[in-house]
Amino acid sequence: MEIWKRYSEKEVSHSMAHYLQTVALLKAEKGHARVGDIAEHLRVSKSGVTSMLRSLEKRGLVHHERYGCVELTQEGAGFATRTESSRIVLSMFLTEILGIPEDVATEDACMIEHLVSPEVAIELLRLTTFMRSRHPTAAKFREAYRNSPRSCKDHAPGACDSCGATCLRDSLESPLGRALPTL
Amino acid sequence: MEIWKRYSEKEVSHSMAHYLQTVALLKAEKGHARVGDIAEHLRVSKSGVTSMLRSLEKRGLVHHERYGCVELTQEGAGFATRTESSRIVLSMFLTEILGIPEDVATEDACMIEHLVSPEVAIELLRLTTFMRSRHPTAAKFREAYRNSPRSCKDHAPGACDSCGATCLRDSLESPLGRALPTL
DNA sequence: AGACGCTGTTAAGCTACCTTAACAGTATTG
DNA sequence: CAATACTGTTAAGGTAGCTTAACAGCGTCT
Repeated sequence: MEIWKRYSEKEVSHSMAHYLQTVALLKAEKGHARVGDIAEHLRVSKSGVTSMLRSLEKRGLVHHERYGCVELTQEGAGFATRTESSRIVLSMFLTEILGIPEDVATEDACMIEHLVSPEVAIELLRLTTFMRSRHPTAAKFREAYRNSPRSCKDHAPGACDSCGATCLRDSLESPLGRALPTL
Repeated sequence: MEIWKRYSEKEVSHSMAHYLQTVALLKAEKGHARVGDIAEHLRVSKSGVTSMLRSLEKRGLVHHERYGCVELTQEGAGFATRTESSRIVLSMFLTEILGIPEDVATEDACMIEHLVSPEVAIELLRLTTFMRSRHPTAAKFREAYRNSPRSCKDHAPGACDSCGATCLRDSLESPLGRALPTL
């Protein structure tokens, strides 16, 4: 299967990930998760919740009996936890290491939390932890990195370690973009 | 609007991003992009291409006349370029900085390329470029980072700079997960 | 010109995820 | 032990993005 098509084959979709996290949250906060609470928390209709719960039940991620409370299965709880941890790690990395404004970081983390592999999240956590640490090398690096150039001054091909024939930064910035060289 | 719902409000969806990139690629490679070529490249049916082109046309991202070739509008080309640049940056970062295996990195980059904000991609590029550079501080950092601990030895709350009551790494690794403390 | 073969479009149908409107089940309260 | 109020489900409908099957347009070759 083409890689790009695996998107729709993900174990859980963006919506599902948020339903699972909501159930976990409500369970932790009020001891139980009910359809109405989920609907209110996610700002969707109760009928939407009912039908999503059917899907999640079919996938074995929750238990839900008509008019009853919703329970996460072990697998469902695992997804909820991993997704939430991913988001925390991503947020931390984006704000504290990359210096992205909090609102952008929060939104980006929310968009991709369910899509990054656990190994990526784990390594991101390791990098973040090390970079924030009191380790002297880390401190020096932070200082040097803070002062590293924010713009590519020399657009000559080969001038930049990371760019090929086209300056990546330019193509990321330009609102209308230019053709990229074939990679 | 709740943040999580912005997912479906994104300017371009995952599919759209790949259609746009495909058109750009074909145009660059063969001088023109036709329905059949797009279908073959993306491994979807031609009728699927036709209907997606209708959507893209409606959004002003391509021009397409019945039985004709497909052209990107300036805006469409911009999306194609930015998405592709994002993927390149993400791939580079994941493989070279985080040391993620190439297949995982490629897949992850493909999943999130259209979801990361330009500012995130730009900062990621800056970090990657600096970390790979010959700058002596960067070299020292790479060395120290390589040797930084891969596992959390001490799970006591507060023992880790990054974790709260629960070890993030553990919850990312555990196949079934545990409840996370409320954030 | 006309028949064949390729390319592209339409039609119908499927899944996912949402909506509103109407209905059913549960719980509270007089 | 009802009437009421709340909670939850079903039904029907919409968009996105795919599928297959049937059909239409184009181009080439004799």
